[in-house]
Amino acid sequence: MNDTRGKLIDAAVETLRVRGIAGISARTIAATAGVNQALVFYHFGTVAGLVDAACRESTAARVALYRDRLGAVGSLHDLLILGRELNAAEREAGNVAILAQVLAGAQQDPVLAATARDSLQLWVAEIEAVLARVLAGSPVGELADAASLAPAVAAAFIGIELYEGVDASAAAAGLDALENLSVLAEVLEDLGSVGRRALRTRIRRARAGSGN
Amino acid sequence: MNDTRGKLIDAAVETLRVRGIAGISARTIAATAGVNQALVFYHFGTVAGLVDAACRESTAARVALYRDRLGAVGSLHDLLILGRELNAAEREAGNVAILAQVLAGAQQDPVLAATARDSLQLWVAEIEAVLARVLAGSPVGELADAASLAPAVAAAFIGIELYEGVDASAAAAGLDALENLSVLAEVLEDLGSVGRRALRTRIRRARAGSGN
DNA sequence: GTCTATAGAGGGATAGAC
DNA sequence: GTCTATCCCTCTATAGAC
Repeated sequence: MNDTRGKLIDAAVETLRVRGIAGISARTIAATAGVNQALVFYHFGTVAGLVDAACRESTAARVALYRDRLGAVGSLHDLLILGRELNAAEREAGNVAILAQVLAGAQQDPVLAATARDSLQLWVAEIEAVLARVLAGSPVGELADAASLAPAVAAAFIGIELYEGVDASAAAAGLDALENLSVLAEVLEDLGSVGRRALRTRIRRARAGSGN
Repeated sequence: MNDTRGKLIDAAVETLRVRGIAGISARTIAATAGVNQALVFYHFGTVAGLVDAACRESTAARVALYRDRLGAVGSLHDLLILGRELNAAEREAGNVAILAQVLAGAQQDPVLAATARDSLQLWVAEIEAVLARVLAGSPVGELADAASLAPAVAAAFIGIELYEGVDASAAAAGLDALENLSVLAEVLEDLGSVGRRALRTRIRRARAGSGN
């Protein structure tokens, strides 16, 4: 709405990025925004209320920024390229870092938990739509559905983002390794009906017993 | 060493679990331990010093608890079963939750970053050893090495653990879906030399150009 | 809608008695 | 090694002037 409200939202995002969930306070946010501390309570009631609004609004803005690109993804290969770019850009902008901070705080605070769940859901919904398209043309679709896989992808993304903060090179190597594993899916596609038959046999065997 | 020191370590772990990195203080930890607040500073210098020691010691204890079981893993299937059990047990004990909290705090604090890196490394080293054994007998080993993959596995594990705190059913479904994807590796093994040839063709193509 | 001022709680850390 | 007492800071939140 008005300008101060927007400045506080932006400052909350920035403060969460720079000082983390443990360093957030009405005073630190207001100082970053360049406004009076009391305005946090006037506009948002509590500090938690401001963090809630900031997380939701900034996530919605970031997701909207990628909606078109995500909509253009037609293959696993496209998805991996976009995922890499998204990882770098979000790291730069700090939105995944913010989600990670709110997610950490959410483990003990039911209000923050709702914020984190809803914000993550914005990403999960996009990821799910893309996965549904990519998996439809692949034998891998017989193994896992997009709705189940999407939260795992989002969660893994955040875990790796956190890991990047303490060991950037290991995290980068890990992302490379995961990317390489996608070749498994491509090989299965290359093998056509032979691969598909082997896959179905395996699935039957796994469902019947120990699978080994 | 002495008893108070141990009580403070245990209390720090418990407080990190119950109140998170944002709710940690010498007073909250001392109250949980049932000792005087000033003893935090006598034994550990600062609150951060206590958190550091607590994270390192509790992680080392949890890893030691699983070392034998991890050493007995001989196949991807074994690894997935143990992974599931480990996920449930660590969730119960709260050690992954603690690592997640320290990891969140580590994004802004270089001292905590070292704590998180070293503690995670304890898990990563174990995971790497297991992966090296499992991948040696599988064509998947041609795609990714254990050293690169291990940090990604640990990071993803933590991300999913955080996700469980805000949406337990989605996180569980995600773990199931990831588990199903492991069938991809088994199918490739089933296909023997045919699969291996297809895999090598794919890798050559991927390294040469766009891979699609 | 924005400011100052302030209440009241909680926090890190230390001095000094025991 | 443990305790009390305390300093001084930061925090949330509100009252009330402008």
